[in-house]
Amino acid sequence: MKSRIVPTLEDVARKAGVSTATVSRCLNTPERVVEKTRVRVLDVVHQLGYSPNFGARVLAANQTNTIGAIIPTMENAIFARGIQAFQEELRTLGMTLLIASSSYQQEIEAEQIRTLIARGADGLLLIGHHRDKEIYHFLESRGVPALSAWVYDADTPALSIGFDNKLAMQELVEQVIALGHRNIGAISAPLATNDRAKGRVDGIRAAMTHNALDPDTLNLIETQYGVDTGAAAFSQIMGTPTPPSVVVCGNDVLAVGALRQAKEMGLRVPQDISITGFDDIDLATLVDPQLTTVHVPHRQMGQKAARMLVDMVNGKMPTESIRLHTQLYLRGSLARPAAN
Amino acid sequence: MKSRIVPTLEDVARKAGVSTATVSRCLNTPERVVEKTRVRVLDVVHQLGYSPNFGARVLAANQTNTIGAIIPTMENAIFARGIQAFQEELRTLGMTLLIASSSYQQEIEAEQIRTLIARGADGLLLIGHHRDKEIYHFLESRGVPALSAWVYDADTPALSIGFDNKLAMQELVEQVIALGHRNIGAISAPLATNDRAKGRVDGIRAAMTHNALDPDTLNLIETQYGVDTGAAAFSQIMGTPTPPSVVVCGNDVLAVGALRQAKEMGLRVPQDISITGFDDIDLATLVDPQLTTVHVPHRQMGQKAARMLVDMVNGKMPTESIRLHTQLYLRGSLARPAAN
DNA sequence: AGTCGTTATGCAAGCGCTTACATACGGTAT
DNA sequence: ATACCGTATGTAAGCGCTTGCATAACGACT
Repeated sequence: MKSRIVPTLEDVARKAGVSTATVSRCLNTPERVVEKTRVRVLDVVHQLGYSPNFGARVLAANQTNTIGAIIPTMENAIFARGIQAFQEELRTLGMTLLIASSSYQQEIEAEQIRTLIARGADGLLLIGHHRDKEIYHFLESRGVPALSAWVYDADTPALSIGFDNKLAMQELVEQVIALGHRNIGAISAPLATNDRAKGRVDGIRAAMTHNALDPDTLNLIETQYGVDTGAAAFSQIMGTPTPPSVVVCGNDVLAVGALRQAKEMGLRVPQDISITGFDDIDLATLVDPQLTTVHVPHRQMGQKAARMLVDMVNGKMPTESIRLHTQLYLRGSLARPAAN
Repeated sequence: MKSRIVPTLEDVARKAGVSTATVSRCLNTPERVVEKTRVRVLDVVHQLGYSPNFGARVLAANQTNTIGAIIPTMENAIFARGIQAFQEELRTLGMTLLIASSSYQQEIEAEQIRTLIARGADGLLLIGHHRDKEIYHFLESRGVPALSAWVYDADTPALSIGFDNKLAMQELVEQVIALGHRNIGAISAPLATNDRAKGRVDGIRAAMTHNALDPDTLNLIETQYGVDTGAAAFSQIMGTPTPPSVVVCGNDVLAVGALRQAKEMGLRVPQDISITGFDDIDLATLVDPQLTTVHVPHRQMGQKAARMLVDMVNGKMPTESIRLHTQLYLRGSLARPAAN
């Protein structure tokens, strides 16, 4: 069966009795073709079920209308939501999104970046700032603009859209300390390769310092993203000689794990132990007690990122990074520490 | 600044003192090039930071090593998890995944399918069976194999990997009825375009019929996917003259919404009202009481789908669909109805 | 030493599209 | 009528890569 005769531009041209150039124009710059011809051509396009060969188009025009995004994982509601918004907005802008995930591994990310570029991505959305200098050189040499999302750091020159992880967390912890907590525990994603996580932990320490607490006393555990890992970390923290009165978690998922574990250990939240999260995903209000957390405007971030990146692709380089604002949501999981 | 001099095959060839054909072979069929040459060429490839132009490659070789997947939304933990596994497996098989989402809309799905095909996807992963015949014709005419996931339906000829939504739900409801429930309410995603949702509701009715209950008495509400919509649907159901003793939900997210609403209305779960879910996402065990639900092996499904689809792309057409097994997880949200 | 068979490499023809440039075609203004 | 101009369409040269076929290089065998 050699039914695989995919129609080409030329087939359309022949059948419509015009040149391939005209067909191409009908598709790409219809206003440059007189109506009568255009209608006839588009009609044939339909009849034949023609759709242009992307590779050929890229090769000839050197432009793909494609944006690539590389996210650490899809199994994280936070990225999922932001990326969904990103994709919806891109769609309205006539661009297609290619997604790859790096499983939180730098080498894989680097490889995915190369892959997406090879595929002709016009622009790239990356998460966070932390990556090899070499990669940025590569991007530059290819002339592909990249935008970092989920972060805002005034000190980093690379363009980004996001929020200041450190300040946001600091704001939360200021509140925690104001309530009377002195012995603070924390659960974070691994810091080495994750500038968002690092920013948040820095925020905790900054708040401590600012309130005359020794930041070195922070009881910090690093662990992978996940409910179960959060639970395990929580029980580890509570097993130390002087367990904290509050456990500040790097994100809601870890916090929910901590919460579950607390219940399992017979601890009442927030009477015996306070727990806080970060991100304000749906889950934060579905658990009992609800999580005190930092609300992040994910959808807004995705949407704005799309517009910004498309501008960049079109040569309208924004002059500066966009800072979005987070908001502290105080809910049931945080209270004053029990009187000693 | 014309720093955008992207090296081409020819540049590499010239610098290495070989022909472009040899360079190409070094990259694609290294065993056909003698070691000495190969080393020299690959060295130059590195020096120049060469990476092949995807478009050109597609055009010439007519093969992309790319699989496309179109999912209804990324904001759904279920798809996210399965797709993450799908992508990880594809990666080990040397394929790249392109993801698009359809926002649960058929027309968008059709458009995305065309886009992915135009981009040269070698194969496609789709969710569910329900779509226009025309689309299948199109796929066939292009010779692009497609695999439907998240469903298994012996009666549909199209290849699929998944589970029998109807049977899985029926099994759950048999249990519900066995506990003594007679008046059943249900919350489902819109049925018209979602064969998985439809299968599940059919399962409810089948269990009713099987137990001599009139399936027409099922108190069913269709609503979009979401916690809030689930909550709203729940309160609507409970507002009817003879509210049910159990609300069977089409998925865990709807169930969690129902659960939240029940609490809000001062109903105790499961004493006053039982609630069940479907999918067994993390969330199911994080709420209180935990959800009775149907466990679906999402990661396994994603992984197997990847292998199956790659086989299909390589011409090794599997002869039949793969059926995965679900499992009933009985948890706190389901109990006997209150004695009347 | 000559012949033949292998294997490594080069040559060059496309793949399907876009687009600069050339040309044809009408319509105005003179 | 003639000259001129603007617009619609055609011509054809690539874009960077793969691959069938031709050729060269090299051993092994007689």
